[in-house]
Amino acid sequence: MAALPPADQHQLSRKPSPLTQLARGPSGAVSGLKARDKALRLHGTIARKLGISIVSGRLKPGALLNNEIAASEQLAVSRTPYREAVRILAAKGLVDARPKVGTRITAQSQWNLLDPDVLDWMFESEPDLKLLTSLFELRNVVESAAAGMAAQRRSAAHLKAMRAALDGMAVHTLSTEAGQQADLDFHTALLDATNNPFFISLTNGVNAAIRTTTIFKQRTRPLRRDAIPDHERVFDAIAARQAAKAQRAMSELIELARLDTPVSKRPARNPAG
Amino acid sequence: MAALPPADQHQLSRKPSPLTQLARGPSGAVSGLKARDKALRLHGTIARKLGISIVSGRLKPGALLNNEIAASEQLAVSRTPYREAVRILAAKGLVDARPKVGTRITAQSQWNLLDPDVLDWMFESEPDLKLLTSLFELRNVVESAAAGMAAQRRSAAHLKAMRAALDGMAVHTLSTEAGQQADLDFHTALLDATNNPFFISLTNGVNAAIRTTTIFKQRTRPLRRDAIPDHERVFDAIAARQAAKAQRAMSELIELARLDTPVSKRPARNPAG
DNA sequence: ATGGCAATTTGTCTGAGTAAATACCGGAAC
DNA sequence: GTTCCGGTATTTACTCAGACAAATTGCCAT
Repeated sequence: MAALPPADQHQLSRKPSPLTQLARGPSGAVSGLKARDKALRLHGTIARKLGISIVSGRLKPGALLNNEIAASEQLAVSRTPYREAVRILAAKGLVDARPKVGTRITAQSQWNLLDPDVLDWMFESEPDLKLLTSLFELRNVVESAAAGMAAQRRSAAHLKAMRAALDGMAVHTLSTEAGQQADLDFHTALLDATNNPFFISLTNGVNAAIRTTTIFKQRTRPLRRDAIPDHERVFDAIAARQAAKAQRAMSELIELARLDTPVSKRPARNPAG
Repeated sequence: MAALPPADQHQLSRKPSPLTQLARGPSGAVSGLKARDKALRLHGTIARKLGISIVSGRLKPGALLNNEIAASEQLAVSRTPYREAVRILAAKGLVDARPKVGTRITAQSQWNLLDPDVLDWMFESEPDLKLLTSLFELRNVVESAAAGMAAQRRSAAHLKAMRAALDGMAVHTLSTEAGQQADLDFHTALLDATNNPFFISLTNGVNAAIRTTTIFKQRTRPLRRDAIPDHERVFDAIAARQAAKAQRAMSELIELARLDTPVSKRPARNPAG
């Protein structure tokens, strides 16, 4: 009777051991690119697991999680790490825990969608096209403006860092990890030049998230287009302190990046049949 | 000896009681506007306390917190809520906890500056002018773009909601709580019209934070300028589906709001004389 | 240099007890 | 009879306490 929690069937086995095995993600092989790789503990693992269930829609807003005792023993962990996981989710606005009522999944409008972890979780389960489009839309607005600001405020040091990053991209190409890092360095240096910590904070998370999809992109098919010239145009405008031109160039760069991003294979979540 | 943590001298008294008294913020009188008023527990109280210390600069990036046992008994609480507080801070990127090394305050570039709680904490301790300017800069970029998008995508329902909010502003004026709420409703409806969840998530938090400073503004001096006409201009442009005009109008609105925002009393250190 | 060992710190477990918030129920007032 | 009020019961998250495990650093001996 009663609340009928969404009840992740999961639960693994009951034995006192199995928790560790699901723990540290794709440990052995694949990963190694994500800077966010710091060997999650139990609480982090659980938060991630629940977080993905929530942002992917498997657990719906308004629904109640099982109570602490039930939920934690379903996951075969003690209450301590489970509670800490809930704290993490609550800190990101995904759930709301209160005595007597339980832990409820909040409305999407409450979520901190720009939190790096939340973004990461969204892209974990093949985000639909609509969401990706929305994210690129934001990125276009913010980072174009950032380019304009950078053109006005950049120092010689900023310029030098961007030049170095561009050279790195040229040398390694975007299909290598080093090349991707150089690309990220370029954007970081640009953001740095805006001298606005909010822009930096915002774009950091967004770019990291998009980068993970870029990895998929590189795996599935080669880049249709060489990104270097677009970056060079942005650089030139910033070097020349031409704000409007820098803004336009960045906008084009991002639009092209969006077009090169693969459409999600699974737009929604239900059809499957 | 050894690491010499920054060691909040604080500690309150040692007795087993004092924790509750510092708990629920300015409970009695002043507050009552903030929707985020849900009676913090111990972990939330501690997270807030530490969070403010961090974002205000009293605890500096790179510094180590005391270890769990010492820190928790300094605060006169058990390890459980202290650990949960650290989890909250870690979820927002403010600290990084790892075995054997301790809990370290991360570099500012790692912080989720746009997290509503973090913003709230920043404005708790008289943010300096530079920060406020940066935040308005971001808001201008984002919300102007949002206005442009809204002009293209708004439905009749969106328009109706915005109209109602504007009427509410006119009736109650911005010096009342109802008027402030109507103002917020206007922006919320506009954001809703963009149909972009990221814009909504981002601006929600930012506006809420700025609103708290607006309260101060209203207390210290009357509005220098009537905000209604500015809002009307935005509304008209959106109603007419004129994106560029809506964007410009919103940009002006925000710029004027910025000018009406009081300069922090304590920008850095200098006297008022 | 390299390997293992020890120390420190966070992480996890257990079980008990507290506090908050809802739902329920009985009684009083209308 | 109905409605409203206040207390009580129950459910749930929250806090406490203390022990043990795991991880990582740095030292030390080889």
